[in-house]
Amino acid sequence: MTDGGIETARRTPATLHDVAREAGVSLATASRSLNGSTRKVNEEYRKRVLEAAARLDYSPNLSAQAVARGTTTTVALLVADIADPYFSSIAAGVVAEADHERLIVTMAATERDPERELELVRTLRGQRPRVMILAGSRPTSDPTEGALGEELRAYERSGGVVVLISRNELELRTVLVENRDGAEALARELVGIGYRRFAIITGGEGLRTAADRVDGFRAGLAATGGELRDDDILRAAFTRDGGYDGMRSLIERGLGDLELVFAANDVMAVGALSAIRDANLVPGRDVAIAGFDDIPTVRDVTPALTTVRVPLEEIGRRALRLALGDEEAANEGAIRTEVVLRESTPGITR
Amino acid sequence: MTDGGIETARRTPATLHDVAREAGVSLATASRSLNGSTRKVNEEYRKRVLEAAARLDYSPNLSAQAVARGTTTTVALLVADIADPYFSSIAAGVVAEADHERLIVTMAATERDPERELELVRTLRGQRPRVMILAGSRPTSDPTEGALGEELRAYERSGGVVVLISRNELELRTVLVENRDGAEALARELVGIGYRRFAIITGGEGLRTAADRVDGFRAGLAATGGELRDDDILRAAFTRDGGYDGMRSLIERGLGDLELVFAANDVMAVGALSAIRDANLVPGRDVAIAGFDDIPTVRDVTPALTTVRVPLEEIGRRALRLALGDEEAANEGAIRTEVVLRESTPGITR
DNA sequence: TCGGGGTGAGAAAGCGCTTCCTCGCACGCC
DNA sequence: GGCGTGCGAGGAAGCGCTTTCTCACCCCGA
Repeated sequence: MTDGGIETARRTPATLHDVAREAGVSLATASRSLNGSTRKVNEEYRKRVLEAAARLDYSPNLSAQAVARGTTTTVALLVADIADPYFSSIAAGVVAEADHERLIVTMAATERDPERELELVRTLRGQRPRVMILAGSRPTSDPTEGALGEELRAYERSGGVVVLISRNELELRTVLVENRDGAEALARELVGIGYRRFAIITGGEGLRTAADRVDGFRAGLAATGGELRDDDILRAAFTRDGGYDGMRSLIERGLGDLELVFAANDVMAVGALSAIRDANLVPGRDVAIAGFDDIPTVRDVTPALTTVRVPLEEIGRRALRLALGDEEAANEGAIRTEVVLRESTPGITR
Repeated sequence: MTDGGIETARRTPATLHDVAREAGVSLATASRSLNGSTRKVNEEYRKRVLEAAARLDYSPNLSAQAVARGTTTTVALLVADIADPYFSSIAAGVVAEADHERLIVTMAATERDPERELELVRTLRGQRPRVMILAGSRPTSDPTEGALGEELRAYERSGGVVVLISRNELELRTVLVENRDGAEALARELVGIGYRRFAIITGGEGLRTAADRVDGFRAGLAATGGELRDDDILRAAFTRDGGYDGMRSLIERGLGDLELVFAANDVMAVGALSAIRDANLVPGRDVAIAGFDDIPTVRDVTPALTTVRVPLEEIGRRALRLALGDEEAANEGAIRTEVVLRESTPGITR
């Protein structure tokens, strides 16, 4: 009745039941043949089942499996903005590793809104994902602070594992990135090639990643005699336009003897570059600029951008491995970063 | 026994059963209270259930719902490369619209490999997604051609809906993009501002999108007297490095009187720009360059890139709306594109 | 010859939900 | 006052799977 006899006309996908009937075996045997059960099943039967499955174009219903097994093969990924190269690179890493582990990844965007993030975590929990990865640091002054932590802990209590990327405000597994050290090294190198007067454009209030980078940069300057006045730290949106705006206000109030602007990430740096050009100044000559992340495009802008390389895909991969309990991943320490000097900071000979 | 009496110690998430018991109502009533059933339920009961759910931190098991309802709230998205801005922008659109419809999106990357794509479609089918969106055109000369079509049709027969983005080789719902017209318009404008001698760098053999753009561009030239020799159409990988390599071989064999290079997408164009610079030539002056897509970065490169804008996020959104049977989306016709002239094609006065 | 043990197929219970169906109840009409 | 009707709560079946548990069967040793 259900399958009207003619296969090609069936309206609903073949079930395991169909396969079992087609193969002339029991449901149990069919199930055991198609997944890697520990139980042995007669070779002859197994073959019959496999053939029947192929004939019926059977594809196991993952939801049903999840219900029966009490566990899924899903990993949930939460990022601030999918179109941002920083996040899309991380996502690519997560997806690659997930694929390797035959896991499925579901993705959502918080749009940098803590409330939204909390709500998404709630919804995503309904999927009972094995792993939940949260990328993108959030304001330390966060209205939902406690709630998110509570939610995540509840999720872990029920058997899930959460991994945070570069945000250690909660006591959870975390992929740490050498943001601070990278920025400090950058500052040292920049002073080393002659720069003295700096300004910083950074993201909104209290973003962990941004704050670490700024701290590191200051520390590097402090150690080497670079100069950074307090009012030379500008806050703007953590986006290309934020960088543009930040740089513009810097220009509008007069560059003075300012020599180099450090933007807390590359997309901002790229925006800043355009702001400089739009003011008919020459980036690298009139004012140098440096970023952070080494997203793919920065080697193609002019001048090519000095930055701190962070292996974004690697972060994504590491996050998943960490979640899956990979020993190595757990012991490798923070993700290493590396200063990359390019033409946007040609250096100053004094 | 299962819940040991103390809520905070429970190891497994609360079930609907727990909620019902806690609220002192039947399973059926609990279910009806928590989802938008058509049936009425006593206000007093509903309130009790909602409270119980909150108290137990209940979150419905989506897999179980899917099994019971026979339908999921999932949309599957297949792209070639997540880190590529073209795809990540489209993905962002899909995710935004999905979120709006309270759907969950799962994402996978084909890495431009038809075999992989086929396999992914097979796996993803197990999820019984409501919608499957495939982005990224594929070789027309494709070993798995028939198989993929077969698989997708089978999926549709079982109630799913698939939407292709800019690849009309299969008889399936498609988001069409004015690739051809856009490229033609671009060619006309470029001839209009004085260019005569052109070359094209395009993606690998038979990519639909690439082919359409090339065709359109040729048509535009043909109509206006622009000149394009057959051996001035170069094939390379559809990536930044492909663009770089393509441009380099163009340079190595001698630019001659070549005036403008059209790259079939922006990432290639950006690569080409760098190749030009690396050869100590000045893009825009020594040779002009134009791309296609208007990805975010191209306004920040120097010279800013002339391109054809295609609203990438809109494509993603449209794809999902189309899948969901949105009348409007179905009748709107191809996605409009728009020529954007920038400094990389300053024009030639003759 | 008979019993014990090992093997593996199949019946059936169960996973967390939805939804059909039954049935008690209150109400209104003649 | 009796009965039909509508309403809505709850029992129970069922979704597509997995995994116990039962049990038939075969081989072997005493």
